[in-house]
Amino acid sequence: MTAKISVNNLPTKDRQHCCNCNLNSLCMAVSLDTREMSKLDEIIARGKPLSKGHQLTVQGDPFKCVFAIKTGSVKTVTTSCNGDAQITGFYFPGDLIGLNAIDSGICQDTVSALETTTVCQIQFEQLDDLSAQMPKLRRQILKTMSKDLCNEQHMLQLLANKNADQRIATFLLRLSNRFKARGFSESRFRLSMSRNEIGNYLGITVETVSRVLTRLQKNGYIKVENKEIDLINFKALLQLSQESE
Amino acid sequence: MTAKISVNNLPTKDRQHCCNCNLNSLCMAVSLDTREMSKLDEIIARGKPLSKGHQLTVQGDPFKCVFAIKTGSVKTVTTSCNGDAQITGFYFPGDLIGLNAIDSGICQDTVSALETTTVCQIQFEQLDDLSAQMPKLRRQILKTMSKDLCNEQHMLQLLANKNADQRIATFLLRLSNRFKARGFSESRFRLSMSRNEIGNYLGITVETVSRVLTRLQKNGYIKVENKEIDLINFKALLQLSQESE
DNA sequence: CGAGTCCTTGAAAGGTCTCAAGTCACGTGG
DNA sequence: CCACGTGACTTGAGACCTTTCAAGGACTCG
Repeated sequence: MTAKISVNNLPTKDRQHCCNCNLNSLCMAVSLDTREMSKLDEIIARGKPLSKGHQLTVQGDPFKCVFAIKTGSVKTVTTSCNGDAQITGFYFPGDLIGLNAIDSGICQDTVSALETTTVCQIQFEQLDDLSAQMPKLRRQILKTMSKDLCNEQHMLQLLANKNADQRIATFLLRLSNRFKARGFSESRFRLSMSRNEIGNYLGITVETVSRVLTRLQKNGYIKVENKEIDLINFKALLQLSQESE
Repeated sequence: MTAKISVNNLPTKDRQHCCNCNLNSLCMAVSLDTREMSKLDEIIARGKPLSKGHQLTVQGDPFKCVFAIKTGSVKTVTTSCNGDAQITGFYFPGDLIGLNAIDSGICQDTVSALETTTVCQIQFEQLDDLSAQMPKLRRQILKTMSKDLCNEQHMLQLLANKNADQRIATFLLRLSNRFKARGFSESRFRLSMSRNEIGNYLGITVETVSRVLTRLQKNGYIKVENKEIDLINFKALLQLSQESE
């Protein structure tokens, strides 16, 4: 996990505030002015780093907080009554999670760290109160949820229509875009999730994930080295991901 | 399309207001007091009925309004750049649609009436302004979006894990629950969507939809008569829908 | 009442899954 | 620092489910 985020070079104390966080353009703080940002800052708690495999929330817990990922990555897992566990998302720095619990008041998924991860924690009630006074913050929360809805609709489209190759190509390109937006390399990155987790997320088996990665590598579209992925032929990947059935 | 909604018996004028609408317990107005409801009422426009096949919004249009379904039903269709059309949802009286456009400011899907449909139309900007003054309304909007997120996560689970029989069983039970919540029969209802639309929504082909319906009927779980569906053995359907792979 | 669409049913093809075995990477403890 | 063990990953072969292609029949709407 290459830590290119420049804020990591700041003294510890300064790092702890939104106004110094270089994720504030991705995060909820986007579009807030300095004073607003510091008001938001007051209701944010920063915890100790979460190590790999540890859980931020457990499905069924009462809903109190939303979380913004600062460094690292997490997965959200929903377990249905029959015991099937489904990964519903992977989240990276700047992403906000927990908003799907507002309706029921109960955490809808178990959030686990895929690697060492730090988060900002925000009491939802306080955030909601603050949003009454700050239209831009209110709008930002709505935008976040709206974007989440769109992302899930893209996943529906993927799961309903695409074959295994297209799913993997789409998955890799989407990761690439998200890393790019965070200032990381768009062509070379490390998968913090296992093949099993990728397969679960994409609705295919581990074996199929492995076979497809091998196939894409043989085609010269990508280079795979364990968890390290190089995207070599973006155009081909894009074409593959968009192909009609 | 049995119109059992008692409000239809009221004089036309009275029907046009949230306070008289018997959907207000399902819709955004839930939890608002009389004065709040009338303020909400002021920013709502009611249009002429939309006949089958006609479109409420077109994907790509600028986002201005959200809509609450009053009577009838609609589908939301997202067309990807390669031309594949994916149905992302079916909506019934009391449902609110359009919130997924907040982030981009562009309508994310084409909304088409599955039958004659009436809607309430709300300018989003006005709704947002009103929500600043009315915490309960603000919370209700968030709840709606949160519930939408959860619904889509259930769909992800369905598409990633379930076979055709389980998908259809789950689909029918979910419809049943939604009709029940609206005061309609939970065991007998009319599908306003075609087999093709069901298949598209569930990620299977028309032929498979048809075969599964026939199979469920042969098992005595349901009775199919064209668009009319009777759920006969709820227990078996529930068990089927929850089976692990 | 006729045209067109929707729905159903059958048979063959194809893609993914399952099961199985072997390889590889990584963390632990000696 | 190396050996070892465990879990993750890869690869193969056969089975199974859904799709595809095709055709007939039913329903709907002008």
